[in-house]
Amino acid sequence: MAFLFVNAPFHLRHTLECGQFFRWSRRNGGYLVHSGDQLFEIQQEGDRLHYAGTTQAFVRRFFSLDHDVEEVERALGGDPRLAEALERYRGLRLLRQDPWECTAAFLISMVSNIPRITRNIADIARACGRPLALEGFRSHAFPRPAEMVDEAHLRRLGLGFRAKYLVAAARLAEGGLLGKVQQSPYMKAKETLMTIPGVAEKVADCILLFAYGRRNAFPVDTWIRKVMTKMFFRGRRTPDRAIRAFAAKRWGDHAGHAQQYLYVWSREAKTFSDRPAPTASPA
DNA sequence: GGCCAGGTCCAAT
DNA sequence: ATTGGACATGGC
Repeated sequence: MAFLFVNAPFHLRHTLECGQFFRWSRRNGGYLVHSGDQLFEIQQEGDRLHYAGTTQAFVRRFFSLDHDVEEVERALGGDPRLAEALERYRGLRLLRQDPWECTAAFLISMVSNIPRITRNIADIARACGRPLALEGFRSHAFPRPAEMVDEAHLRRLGLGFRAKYLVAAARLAEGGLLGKVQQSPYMKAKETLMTIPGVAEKVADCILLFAYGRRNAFPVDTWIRKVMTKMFFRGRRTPDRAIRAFAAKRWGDHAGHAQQYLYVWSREAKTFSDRPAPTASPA
């Protein structure tokens, strides 16, 4: 196994498990990670990152290891409303995922839940993706757009109404739409993504944040809506547009990072409060 | 067994 | 400009 040093706060578990990415599994105290056509193992020991199956360049880029998180912490650290989340999830990085896979993943995510999203993505890879192997472990790449154009097949895999969106997105990706996104400034990039059927504000912001490193993107989903209205709008129903505007004003270019801290933090709180420890069932 | 889910689209105010 | 229902399937 090769390794590299990380010289700023980095926390592999928080980064992989915070909900921005779906193709990971725990393995031998580390992780098995799929991204696009990459399949690799990775493990953190303090400031050392051990990895096998990919290159150092890929690891650095995928995990945003060269991103200046000190600046993020300076920018967000002064906000008392974020203090608890920042402390608990210190080292959480925003990934640079494969744009097509990320687009598909967040189309799949709509009105779903993480276990199902994870399963849907794995099923699509198994059914449509090119075979991969790592140290004898056999698996599949996430299919390229051209390999994902059979709507009926996707429906049989349990994608439901999302199947038609995936196929439409695949065709547009084939036409080079995602490359155009890369070149455009935030507003234009978002507009371009939103020409994909099934991609509106929320999914577009997820793609920009988790694949393109646009850290000002602020996806407003049901969790963020809940935590934001509670924190900043006295619990009053507030249009998503107003929530985004508020986040942009308060956190500027780092709003997306704030979003991910709040997302994982609010879900953890909910998980604990909603699920009392199992009690012994009556005999 | 229902209720509801990392939303989006469309139609009806 | 805002609001409500449909959309497919499955997690809990």
